[in-house]
Amino acid sequence: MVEEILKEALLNIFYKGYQQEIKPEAISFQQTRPEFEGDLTLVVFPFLKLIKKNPEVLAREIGEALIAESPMIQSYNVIKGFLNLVIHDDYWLNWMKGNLNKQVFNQQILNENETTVIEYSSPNTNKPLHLGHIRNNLLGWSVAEILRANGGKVFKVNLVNDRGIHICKSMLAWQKFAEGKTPEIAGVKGDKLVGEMYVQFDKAYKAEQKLLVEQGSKQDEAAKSAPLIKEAQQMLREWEEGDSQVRTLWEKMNGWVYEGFDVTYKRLGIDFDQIYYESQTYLLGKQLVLEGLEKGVFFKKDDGSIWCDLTDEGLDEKLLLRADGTSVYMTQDIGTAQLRYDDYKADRLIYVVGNEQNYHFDVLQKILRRLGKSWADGIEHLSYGMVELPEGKMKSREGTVVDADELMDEMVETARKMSEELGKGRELPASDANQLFDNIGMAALKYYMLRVDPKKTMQFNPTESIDFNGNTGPFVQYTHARIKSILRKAEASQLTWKTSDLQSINLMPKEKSVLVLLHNWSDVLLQAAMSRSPALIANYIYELAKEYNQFYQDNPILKEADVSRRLFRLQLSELTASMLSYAAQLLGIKMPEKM
RNA sequence: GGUCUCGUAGCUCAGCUGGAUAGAGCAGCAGCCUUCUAAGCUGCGGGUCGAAGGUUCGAGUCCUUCCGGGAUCACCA
Repeated sequence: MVEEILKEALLNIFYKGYQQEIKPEAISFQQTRPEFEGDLTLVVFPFLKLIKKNPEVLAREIGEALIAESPMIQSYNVIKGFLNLVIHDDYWLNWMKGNLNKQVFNQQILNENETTVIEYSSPNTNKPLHLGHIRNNLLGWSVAEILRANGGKVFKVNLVNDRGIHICKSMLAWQKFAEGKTPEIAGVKGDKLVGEMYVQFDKAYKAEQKLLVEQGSKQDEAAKSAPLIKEAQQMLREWEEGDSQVRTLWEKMNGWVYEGFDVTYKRLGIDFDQIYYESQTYLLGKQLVLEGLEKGVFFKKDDGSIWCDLTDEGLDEKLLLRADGTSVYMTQDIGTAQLRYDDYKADRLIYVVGNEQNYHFDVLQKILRRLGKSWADGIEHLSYGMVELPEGKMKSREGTVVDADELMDEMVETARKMSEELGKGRELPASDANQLFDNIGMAALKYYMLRVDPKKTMQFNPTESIDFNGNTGPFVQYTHARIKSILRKAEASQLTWKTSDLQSINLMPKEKSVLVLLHNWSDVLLQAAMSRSPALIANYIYELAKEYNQFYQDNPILKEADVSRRLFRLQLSELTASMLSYAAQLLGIKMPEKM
């Protein structure tokens, strides 16, 4: 990397020329702004405190010294306190030589021996996946891929919330209203059917409450005493006791849901190395809480409920076990964390969970520390922002929840329509065309969701937001397809460019900017891993595609008369295509050969 | 009320640990296909970076206060 080499040279210069020992991290380069000549810029202001000189004079001295010290510097210029360095073309060309014909551009820099477990998705079994889950799933999957590309072991896990009162509600409604309906009979996905049952329960429950209120009950009393909720609570108790009939129904309906989820996950292109179920972890959580109570880390209230007092850390008291001994969300999360650590002995446990749960994870980590779990320091909440619609948050009551399956269908359908309007894909056989439309629609969706900084709340407009032009997934795909088209033609006309025999040429501005971007990839990958941000990758591939398109626009490749320049341009094109393909794949986006 | 967050062009978003005159896309307008895929490229217009102070040679970026959104503080998950 240029920067490392130059840093080294600078440290030498400061030491020899000015008797100053500078810390390497004090030196930072930035890209030279396009209006000035140069590739990298060193800002000299920070050094003026140590070396009392006029900034321009110092900048010139450093520039001269760098030229003497490092052959890769071709020239320099100084504007105010900014030292702009022009890197020799040979440096970029040499870098290219070393990276030709690559399909993989990963690096093994970041914590090679570190094991990371990353949890994402975390669905409830009473509701189908929606837009919010899409962001979660894509983010988690992509961050895992990015971490893998930087080296280190990464395991993807899912935690299914498969127990609790909400599942009992769906079960009860199925018993009462479904008349034996199954996904096969109804012809719907299992998760959708169970979701419908949940809604039906809610309707019937509300009706009961209304009736009770009309008969003179107060609203809150009605909510507690309605027969349906009583039945659901009874069912939950039976579940906890292991009642075989309840368990059988529970297993059957959850099975339907999992089949449905699998379809959605597969379509989204995400996967897991392991799936945890809350029903398998909450007992361990309970046990840990009781151990904590014995150790005096927690305390018991008069009613028998167990709490953790976090007031001395600026937080509140947190309930860990109800008075009746049943567990809450926190209980099972303690168990899940322990189980996960035992399974993987991971250095880092990343939870991809919405920022509405910041408090929860803060508390979880503190509680685990109090339990003496040193690995709690490795817990990291990848807290992402909510997805909002133009009219605000999604609300199931108002029917504004955007269903994941439907959204994917719409995206692909839009891709088909757009392609047909543009007259694309006609020459393809129907099955290939369908695959292409699917590919494009999913790319549009994934890029749209991932290009935004994960931490930020993002807006999604179902009718207008998804575009196929400009800063979008299909734009990048299109760039790739165009390059591939050229390479096919080059191949057909017997041109060979897959050689490391690269002539020294003078780079033209657009050739150089594409090449420099390619060179900068490893920085981007590292940065994306450290900040857990696929958005950086998304922005990078867009930047690269745009830059390449500009180059492509007014520079002939196949028709370039100069043979060594033509060779270089073919190589540059090939490398760009490989890079786009590799980087996009970290976002779950596939690059088509044609479109 | 306590804690945490966010506020950049009409809209959606970039802006690496503070660096030069704050950038893209969409939308609008005007151009470019007898030449490698026009899902492309070029140009134009569009900003008090929520406001005011402060730190600094230098602030969209750091600190304080205020204004305006959001989240959270459940025997929900």
